[in-house]
Amino acid sequence: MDYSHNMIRKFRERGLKITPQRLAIFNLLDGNTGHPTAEEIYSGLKKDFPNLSFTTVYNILKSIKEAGGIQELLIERERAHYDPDVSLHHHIICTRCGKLRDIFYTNTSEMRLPDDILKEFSVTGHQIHFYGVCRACSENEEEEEGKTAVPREGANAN
Amino acid sequence: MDYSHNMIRKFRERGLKITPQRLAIFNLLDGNTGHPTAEEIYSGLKKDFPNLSFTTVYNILKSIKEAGGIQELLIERERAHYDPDVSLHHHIICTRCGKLRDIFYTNTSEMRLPDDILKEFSVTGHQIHFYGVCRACSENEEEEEGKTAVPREGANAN
DNA sequence: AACTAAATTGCAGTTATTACAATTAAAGAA
DNA sequence: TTCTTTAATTGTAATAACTGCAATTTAGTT
Repeated sequence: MDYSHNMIRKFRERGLKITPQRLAIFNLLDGNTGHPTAEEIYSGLKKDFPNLSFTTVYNILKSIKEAGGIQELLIERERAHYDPDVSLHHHIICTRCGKLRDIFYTNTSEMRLPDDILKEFSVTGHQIHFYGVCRACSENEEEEEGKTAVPREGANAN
Repeated sequence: MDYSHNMIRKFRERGLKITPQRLAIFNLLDGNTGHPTAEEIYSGLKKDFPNLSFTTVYNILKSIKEAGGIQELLIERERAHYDPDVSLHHHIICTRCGKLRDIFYTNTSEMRLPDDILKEFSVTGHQIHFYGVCRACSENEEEEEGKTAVPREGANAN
């Protein structure tokens, strides 16, 4: 609720109109810790907006991002994930199944960058991404290995 | 040179064959701090291998990655960049022009993750990406603004 | 030189995202 | 409330990075 009100205010400040589609996306994002993709947001609204266009979803996400209302997480090649929590935290993804979790990490040392970088860039943000394999996937893998013949050496993918 | 020899050894260990295309990619990557994309690697080899296929480039990059010879940098939506330096360092990218630089950052505190994460995931790696605007791009932008009429309020994109 | 598994090629397919022109609708003014 | 303006939404086509697969070639061994 707070999130939506905030976004409405921010959109108004920027001279952007409040449309039903925008409201619906604000509400969908409000408190959402599921790191939805554009596709998931599109599907989530499709019931209420049968004519909803993907272009609209992408446009709205772009506007929200520009207003500082979401982080676009570039953590896997295939697609972007969106996180309405723009406070300092990190993420971990399972490289097998794509499971994505927040990491609330307090011990953040100051991230003072080298002077030559600071001279060349004005820094606007950063992201810290961890990669790993989740419990479920590593257990599945063991099963698979148990069932199949001994794999050829050097033939293991990923 | 060292890099190529290392990769040859690693490929042999894994039972992978040493082909001219693979050698050429090893050599192209050796000491390369330009964070090339698959396309750039493809173009770089095209002269010497007129029949080179994109599939081959992707396949080889995948093998090198599995052998621990490159980092795949997922720092921008459009494409992956490849970095043969797999030692601990970070990256910064200009969100306007895509200029990509290494950050050799010593002050890395230990990155001790919360226990619930460690219980759920076996962590294999992490990446730290900074975003910003480079000098050249912010100077260009000033020029642009100077040339154009006063922008309508709230109408500024990006 | 012959053999065999693996690598490369060529090309078609997939999928996330973007571009653009036409239509619709929000929000301020009358 | 209606009118008007300007932005937002829609639909569809295009882009671009990457993947899948069958056919051909080749590295590395015998």
